[in-house]
Amino acid sequence: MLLSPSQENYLKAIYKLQEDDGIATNQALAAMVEATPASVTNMLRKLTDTGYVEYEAYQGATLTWAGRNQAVALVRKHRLWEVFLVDKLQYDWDAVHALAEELEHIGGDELINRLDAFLGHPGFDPHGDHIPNAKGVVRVRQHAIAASEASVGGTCVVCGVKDSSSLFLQHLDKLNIALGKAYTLKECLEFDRSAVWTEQGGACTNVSNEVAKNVLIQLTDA
Amino acid sequence: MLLSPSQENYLKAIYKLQEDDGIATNQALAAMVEATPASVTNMLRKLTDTGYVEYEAYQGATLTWAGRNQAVALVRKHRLWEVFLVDKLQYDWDAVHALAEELEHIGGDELINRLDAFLGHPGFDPHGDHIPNAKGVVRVRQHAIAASEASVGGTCVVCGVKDSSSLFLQHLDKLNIALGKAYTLKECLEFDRSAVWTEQGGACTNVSNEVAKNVLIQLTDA
DNA sequence: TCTTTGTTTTAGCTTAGGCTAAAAAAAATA
DNA sequence: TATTTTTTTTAGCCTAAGCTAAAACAAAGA
Repeated sequence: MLLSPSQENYLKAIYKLQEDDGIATNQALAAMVEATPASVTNMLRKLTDTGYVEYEAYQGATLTWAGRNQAVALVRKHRLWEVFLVDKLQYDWDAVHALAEELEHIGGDELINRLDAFLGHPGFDPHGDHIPNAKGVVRVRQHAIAASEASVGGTCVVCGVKDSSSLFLQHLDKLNIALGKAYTLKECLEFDRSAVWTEQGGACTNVSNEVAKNVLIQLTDA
Repeated sequence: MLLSPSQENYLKAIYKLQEDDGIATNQALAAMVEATPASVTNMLRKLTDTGYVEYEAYQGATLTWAGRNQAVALVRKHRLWEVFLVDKLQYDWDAVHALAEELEHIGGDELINRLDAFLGHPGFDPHGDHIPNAKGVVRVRQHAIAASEASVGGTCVVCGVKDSSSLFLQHLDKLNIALGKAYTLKECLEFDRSAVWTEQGGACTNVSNEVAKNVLIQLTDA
């Protein structure tokens, strides 16, 4: 059964919502695919008929096994194209999402597996997210916590972001925060819960709580 | 004005027909975009309204300057993606057309110019066709003739094909004919107008007239 | 439990891009 | 030139994917 780009976007959206919130409500789906709830109802019917979704009126949507596999394959394609755009075409990490969103609907397994090989079978995309493998196995991020959860005095390495919007990523660029960089959390200011991070080797940065909540780190305490 | 993939395909088709036959008839267009003549009439109206095509009932279609530029940009995108697929992802030259056909509708100038740079600004695609540059300048193949036009005794280098269908390209593979290879035309057999080519260094191949008509060569006579 | 509020579904409409069948125009042939 | 054939256009219909407005349902508060 062949899916249209639009249908693929719905499957991806259900997948993400199931992962994040446990449940994919009509409204949340509508927001994610940028359509009205009425259109979502419509599409969920079709995806149910084709066997990718299980759905009963008013109960939200769940992916079938076939649906999950499609969704994971799309996540894989999206992230591999992001790696291509950043590593090979030198795009900035905040500029690749929209293009990958288009590219992920092109071609089939053959293309993406060749791309994967060409890129050297990368494990992570430019935002630090795991790339599912060709068999559809998804590894989950381990030992990562939001920077806002870390305690003063700890040392850590930045390994991902929760928000990959262009706006947020550009903000991190301005703060000179990037994946792989190591920091020590010097102090936490009572007043606004912002924190002071120092980079190995010098520079201090003041990081708002809002930012810290969206930066994922791994603790490297000795 | 933003064009849909379908609209882009029409522009490309008109462009090719204008180049090859001088005129883009409704029927020829229908064959090329795989639609009915009625659908073509429909679409030509729209493209006329948006200013990419000039069209009067029963008179065939012509591209405006804006239309020509779009078409050339698409040819450029198509051919650059073909280079990517063959050079970087190791696809065979007979397997890239369909994928490039999808990829050419993705993104804008930024993406394609970065791809161009990444590939090292190639001048030709895997079938020997010139790649238009970023300014829309199209160079025309020079000094190339169909192999069927060459006279016995001449030496030449294969530099292109007229037919880039998978079927034909695979046939060339079987005959061990590839771009860049040098041959001497040993003899032409009266009976079926097939020719005997010898490769520099040895092997003889019998090439039918049908094949020779679709192989482009440059003479290298001393 | 009843009522209000918020969410989801239904009903009916729109647009893009196709299609077929019939009518009209152009081209070819007698 | 008259007739036949081919090509193009018109008219009317279809499907995918969206939309709005109203109705139905579910959840929350009184």
